[in-house]
Amino acid sequence: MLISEVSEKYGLTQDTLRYYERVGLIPTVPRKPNGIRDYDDYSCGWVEFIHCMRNSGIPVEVLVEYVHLYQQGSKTKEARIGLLKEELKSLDERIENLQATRKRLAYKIEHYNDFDKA
Amino acid sequence: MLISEVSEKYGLTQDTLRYYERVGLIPTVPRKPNGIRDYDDYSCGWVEFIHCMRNSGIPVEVLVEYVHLYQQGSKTKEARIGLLKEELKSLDERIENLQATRKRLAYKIEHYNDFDKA
DNA sequence: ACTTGACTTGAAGTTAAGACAAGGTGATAC
DNA sequence: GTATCACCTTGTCTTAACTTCAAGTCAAGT
Repeated sequence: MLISEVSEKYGLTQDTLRYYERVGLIPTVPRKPNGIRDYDDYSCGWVEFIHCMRNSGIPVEVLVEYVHLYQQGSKTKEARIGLLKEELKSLDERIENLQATRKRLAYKIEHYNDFDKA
Repeated sequence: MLISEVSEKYGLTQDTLRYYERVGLIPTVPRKPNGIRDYDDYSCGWVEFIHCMRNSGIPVEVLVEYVHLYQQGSKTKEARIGLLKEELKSLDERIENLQATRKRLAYKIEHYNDFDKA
């Protein structure tokens, strides 16, 4: 699969895909003899996963670390799970935070005439 | 109230408070005769509100616009409500997105042994 | 009088996460 | 056989949202 197709498929620009690979967010993508990227299912799986995680705001740095651990093999499994659990926790916090703000905002809209103030 | 106290109270650095005022995220804070900021309840209210909104990721630019409208007086009320509704909507979207990712992440952790793949 | 510490302003620096540009290669289209 | 693509790499630029810096003022303590 060409980079243009992967770009299309996941809604990431080609630049972003190359960037992800460069910084180690995605394991090296296989090349054709002439050096052109040829994404296989494995690479696409990574793209899809990373895309999702990035979308939810997990920092590049953290994901780079995850990929790095992954590449060390099965001995890092616990570390990887630990990392994911951390992120899950911080995701939960963010969700709660957003929900609180959401509530406040909805209330403010609802009662906008009552105050003239923040 | 001094900037140091406001900083303490809301957990924003003094620099951030000055920055917020400079870019118009908060209406101008009153000064003592010697030029030192003297936050009153009105200013504090804004700080608190803006802090909360920023925390939830609403862009500075949008909030600046809101404050700007606010300062035009009551004729902009509808516009302000509209703006808030927009943000509420985008907040909802983000929350849903995060919840989906949260679910995926939780599942991945739960079944980590089943895959060796993303 | 002098240092200390909190404050002021305006400008320049930082960081994360890409976006963009320049220059180059190789396969296909005419 | 040359023009045009789609791709490559390397390196610089951009944007948001602060943060830090430089240079100075002012009030209080010793």
